[in-house]
Amino acid sequence: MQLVRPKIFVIIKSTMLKTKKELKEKIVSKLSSEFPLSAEEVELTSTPDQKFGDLALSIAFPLAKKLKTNPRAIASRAAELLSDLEGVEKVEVAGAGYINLYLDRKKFFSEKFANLEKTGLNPEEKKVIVEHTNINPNKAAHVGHLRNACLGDTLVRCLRYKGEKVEVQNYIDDTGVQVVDVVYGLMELEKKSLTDLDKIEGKFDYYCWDLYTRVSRFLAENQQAQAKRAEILKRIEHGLSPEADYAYYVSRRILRAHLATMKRLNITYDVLPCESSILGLKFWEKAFQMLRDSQTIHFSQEGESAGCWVMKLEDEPEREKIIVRSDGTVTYVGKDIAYQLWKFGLLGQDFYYEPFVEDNGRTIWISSARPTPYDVHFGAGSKVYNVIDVRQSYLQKVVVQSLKSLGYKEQASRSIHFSYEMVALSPKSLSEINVEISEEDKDRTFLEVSGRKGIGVKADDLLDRLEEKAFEEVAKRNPDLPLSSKQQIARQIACAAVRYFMLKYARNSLIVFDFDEALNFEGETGPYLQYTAVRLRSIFRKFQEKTGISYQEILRPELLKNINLEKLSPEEARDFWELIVYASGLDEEVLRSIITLEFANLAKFTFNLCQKFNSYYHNYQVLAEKDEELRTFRLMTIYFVHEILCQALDLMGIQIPEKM
RNA sequence: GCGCCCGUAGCUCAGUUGGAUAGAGCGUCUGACUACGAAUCAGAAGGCCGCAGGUUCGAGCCCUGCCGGGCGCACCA
Repeated sequence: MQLVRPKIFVIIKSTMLKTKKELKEKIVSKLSSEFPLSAEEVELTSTPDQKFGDLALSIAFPLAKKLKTNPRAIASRAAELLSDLEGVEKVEVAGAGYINLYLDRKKFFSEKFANLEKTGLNPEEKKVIVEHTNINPNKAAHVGHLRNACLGDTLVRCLRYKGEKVEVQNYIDDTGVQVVDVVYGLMELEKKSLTDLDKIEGKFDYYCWDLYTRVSRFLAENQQAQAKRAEILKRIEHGLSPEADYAYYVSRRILRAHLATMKRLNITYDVLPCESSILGLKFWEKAFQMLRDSQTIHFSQEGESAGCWVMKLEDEPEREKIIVRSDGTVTYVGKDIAYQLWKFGLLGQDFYYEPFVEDNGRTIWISSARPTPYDVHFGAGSKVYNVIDVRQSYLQKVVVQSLKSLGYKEQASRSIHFSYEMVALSPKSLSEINVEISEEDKDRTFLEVSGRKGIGVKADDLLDRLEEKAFEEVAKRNPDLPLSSKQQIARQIACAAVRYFMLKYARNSLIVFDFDEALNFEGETGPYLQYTAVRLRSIFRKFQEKTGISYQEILRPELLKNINLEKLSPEEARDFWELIVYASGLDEEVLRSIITLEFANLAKFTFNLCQKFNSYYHNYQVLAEKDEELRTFRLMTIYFVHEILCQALDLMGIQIPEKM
């Protein structure tokens, strides 16, 4: 049975944010006559415990400092003034001077249920661009890339939830040195023709993973080979055959593999801008003129950088960043500046585009340097997020500074480097993937992922292992399910496990990857969240099976007018209320996650919600409840949680299996 | 050398602009399934929040110094 959501509930959003906003306005108007305070100073926080009420006001402390009296006295007077706040049942002074508010529960709950208005979140931008994934198309994706893509995709989902128009870009460096190395390997080491490449069966990204490490080692050991490699690079950059054809073949075939890997995680893109297009359409030449004319960069006459075009750095006046080399070629940062200008629509030109893959009726477009018949346009965002790991902070700073220096102050401030720490590997996980550790690395507690050295857990390998394990667990519990269902569920579980794992750590926290932790399905994991939702849903399924009544009929908003909270035992009233108040915090949590770019907040919120629900689930029977009024009330309570949980999981790209 | 980041329970990590009793998960130990699904729940043990000063009504959080670890600072990307 498919769980169909009644229409009226689809638009429910948790609106604690809205409640707080409204309360805050009233509080300011009631207090400002007697106390010197501004709206910014008034903040409603949650209390450490339900027994202290629902919301706390700590304005007495700053006021006491300002007025040189004691906070408790101020709090008492303020509480008097607030005694008749609408929607608030009780106001109390506690501790050293906290003002605690107790919400009118019935009003709050019925409002949240019946409120058809929009969420407290509103879009602020014309168009937001999020760039993430950006894997060099010369080898398979690994766990480090997964962190990037999971963070980026969650940001995208949260921004869209907020109402923003979002464009997802995945930049493809199809002419860079990494692709060159693989081309070098295919042409020089393996002497393969272009038609030979088609004969390479199986996972081409895995094939190139091994080849890339072989080439890297070969080039390190054979310095004389560098000249040939440099020549290949130049020919690829200028689009000359046959090298450019090899690069095209390799990058496109591996790109398709990457997209397939990301699809396993419900991650997709709108457009794939390629470096080859940036070169072909001479974006850099345009950017160069702008940088030169605005004197953002200048030609260096002396010193180590003589003959180069360099940029002065704001906070390090003694150091200069080279943008154009003395041989006239542009550095990586230079191309990145051009790309960033295009993202903001400041370059005055666009790429051409053509469809690359069709995915469920959605097209992923790829850039082209040559005219195409398609009238589509990308870029020109008002805000840009670049999801790139923390090691590139310095370069991202250079990019932002160049915008500033060009006079685009507004864009510079809306150019956000979404940085996060890298994923490293524990010695234990290294031995699991059969990587031998060099002598110098022996004593380290973790090892950085390195495509060049071939040190890394491949994304597809991890997903395969997760699916395998999930399949076993599903088969154990649901032996009668058809094979295809079991496989489908296993895929959903594997995806949830990876996505939650990548989200649960703060972005500043280095993840030392460990298979045991990543493969865990219990405790604070994605599958735990799914399991909670599955249990929740099965109550509704069973309800319909048992009674023959659609639960939509039971969950009519009108009923809320007549609910009688007095009927609940003190324990149940407490547990019910805790669940509702907590669930109502989703909007606020999403907003906070977007502002701080800390999606571990959202992950933790969802996990805590599940814990609270599971505890409730354990304590209160729904279907077996004889009292019909009480049963309906509990159904409404868990339905509310269900809605919030579905939204939260969707924001993290986690699907809910029918069974698991 | 300069810059950025991190030291919180045995392990992995949370800790809202400084605020009420420092919290989770894993692991360990003890309980709970003839079931609204035990991938769960309830409980126990486990902390000079790296060290030393300072700021104040109040510091895991802010400032200074020190110790220990990581990452940047390319005419690589």
